[in-house]
Amino acid sequence: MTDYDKSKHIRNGGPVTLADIAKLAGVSPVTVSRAINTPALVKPHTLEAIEKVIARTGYVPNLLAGGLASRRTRLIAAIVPSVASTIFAETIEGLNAELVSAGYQLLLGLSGYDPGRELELTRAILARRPDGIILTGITHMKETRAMLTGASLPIVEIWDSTPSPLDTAVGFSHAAVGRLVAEHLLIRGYDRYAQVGANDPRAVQRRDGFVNRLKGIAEVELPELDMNSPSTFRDGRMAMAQLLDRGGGSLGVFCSSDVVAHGALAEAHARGCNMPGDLAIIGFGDFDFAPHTHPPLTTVRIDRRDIGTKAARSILRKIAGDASVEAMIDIDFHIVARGTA
Amino acid sequence: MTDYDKSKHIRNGGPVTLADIAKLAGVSPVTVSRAINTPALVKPHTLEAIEKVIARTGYVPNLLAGGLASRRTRLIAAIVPSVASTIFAETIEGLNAELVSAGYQLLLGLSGYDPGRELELTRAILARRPDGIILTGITHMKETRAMLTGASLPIVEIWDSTPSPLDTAVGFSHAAVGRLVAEHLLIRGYDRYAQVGANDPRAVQRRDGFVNRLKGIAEVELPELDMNSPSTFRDGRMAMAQLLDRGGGSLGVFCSSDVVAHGALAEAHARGCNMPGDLAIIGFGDFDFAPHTHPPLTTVRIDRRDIGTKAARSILRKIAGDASVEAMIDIDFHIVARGTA
DNA sequence: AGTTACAATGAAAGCGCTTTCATTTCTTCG
DNA sequence: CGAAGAAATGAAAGCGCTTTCATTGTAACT
Repeated sequence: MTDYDKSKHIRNGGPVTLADIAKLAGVSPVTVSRAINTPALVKPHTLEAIEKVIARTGYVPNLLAGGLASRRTRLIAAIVPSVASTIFAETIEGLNAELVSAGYQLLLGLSGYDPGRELELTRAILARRPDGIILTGITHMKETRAMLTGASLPIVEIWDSTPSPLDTAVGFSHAAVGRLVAEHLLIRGYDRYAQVGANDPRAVQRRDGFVNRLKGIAEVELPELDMNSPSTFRDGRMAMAQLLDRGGGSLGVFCSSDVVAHGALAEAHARGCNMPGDLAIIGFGDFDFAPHTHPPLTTVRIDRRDIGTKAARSILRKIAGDASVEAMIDIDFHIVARGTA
Repeated sequence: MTDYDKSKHIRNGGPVTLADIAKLAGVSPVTVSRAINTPALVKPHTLEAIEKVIARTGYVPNLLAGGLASRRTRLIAAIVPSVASTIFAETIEGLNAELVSAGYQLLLGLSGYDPGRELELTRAILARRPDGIILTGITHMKETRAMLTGASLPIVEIWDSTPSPLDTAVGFSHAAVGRLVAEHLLIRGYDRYAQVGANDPRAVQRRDGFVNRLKGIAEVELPELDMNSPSTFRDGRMAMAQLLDRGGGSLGVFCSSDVVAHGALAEAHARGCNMPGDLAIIGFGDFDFAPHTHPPLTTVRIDRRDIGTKAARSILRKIAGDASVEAMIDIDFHIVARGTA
């Protein structure tokens, strides 16, 4: 029978405790603690002896105990909607890389675009006493906000822009993205305009920015899609079919992501549309395949990894007590004009 | 100045401790503990009073303290190579969903396909005393294995198959995948065969299975790609260009992932290749775009999410003390024949 | 040699919970 | 109505560390 005995002598991380190491090395526990955390404070000779014992016994410190005593867990939590949609994956990678190199660990929560789940996650996460927390977006339930501010830890909100973040925000204005795309399409001028994509808060903001910029100039068509965020290749393809079936004049389409745009592109390509003359498609995200589609996809480029990196740096600075971290850290975006618009 | 005071009265999760709740509710700390963890053991009247105080104070239990005392952290760690390559993202989502619904939390580590990093991560993770750990793949440094077995906790290795897992494995044989693909291509029969893709351990196994099955029948061409795992759309496109430039007869290509295959497909399509007559492409993963490419991509389907779900279930059973968990849990795969092979 | 300063170590308390084990309070039934 | 058993609660110890604060050892200077 498999044995995961948690009793006196066989425990997680080995049976060894800091006290054991101390005894074996002939020093007091404090000295071992110092040897591990602030080796500069212990005499080289003693240090060496302790390290030898640690290596020999395979001792792995218990960070639960350490965190409890020191009130520092070296844990940073991040809540993102999903990890399966490429959009956040790179942010997480950036975040993680930066945190790991600073000796922190990432505790990931997946909210599935659900504010209720975000609240539950926040509670569960706070119970682990992270040194900081990163949230996606700026809209949270009031209970979440209350819990967060009550916890008085560094908070970074990512992937959106706001004049009044909970603490600090790293992101950009999605409405501005929508406006920019509208203007890009307006330069050439199309008979019809459409937007297709997800209905998460940020995609909606991009859509609204797009629609508003076009207000008084053109009605924006919004094909019905029975879907939740994030949208897929398939959604894009279906939506484009719908739009093209309606017929009538040249068409400029803004897709909520490159994946959706790619699907739209596939449909357009299959029908032999003339791009970008009669049909323009603009995506969002500049995914790795964007330059290689046929024709290459015009899209909005935003450095997703950089969001993670900057968020990590901000939170680390806050933890270090640096009060000079800006409330809003802006991330650049711009249109990469390729073959589809 | 922002104030993340960790002093006596303003701490993470609020200043409140279990002892405070006890005092306010007029009971002893144990009773509060029971009210939270085993409410059935406390009288409804008392329970209600305690819950009221908890709600009023916004008390968030300290799981560090709880974990230290109970030796159960309700934390499951998972180490995956990356989260940016779609391949593992869905496994993580499956894992997470299952764990969350059982009251556990996922601690994610990203190894970047680097065994050394995996070792470091393992150490860091074990220091948090998770109740179980999930690793990607079956090849680990011997130090990692030693540390893991020494920690005596449930272990699940995912995404590969082996007769001798560290504890339990959930996955499939990549060599078998390679063989299956070879056989699929052999039925139609091509003049040339090639494999293009990543060089991570599992992609290599798939390649080897493919090559071995073709041994004595055909030499398998392996275009040079200056890249690391995971490969991209771009890699696929370049590799296909290389292969096509060499000219000479019909060609059957096995790509290490659908993303690579998609790139290869784009190049083939651009050149107006006749598929699957003169050119066959088989991907791996059955990503969401696969049915929608042009022509639709033939690929190997494997339920990535299911790997996560099954891994979670296995580890939860192990934690619950169930010794009957199989050592090897096989995951199905099969070829989805669409338009490219 | 005698102070002073600093470097190196240690003793004790405590972080916020859970775990026994003991005690009290309630039921139930002869 | 009182004994016996069950239900509800509590007291005390301890999980494995870090944090003061105190002590000792070692240089450095006059």
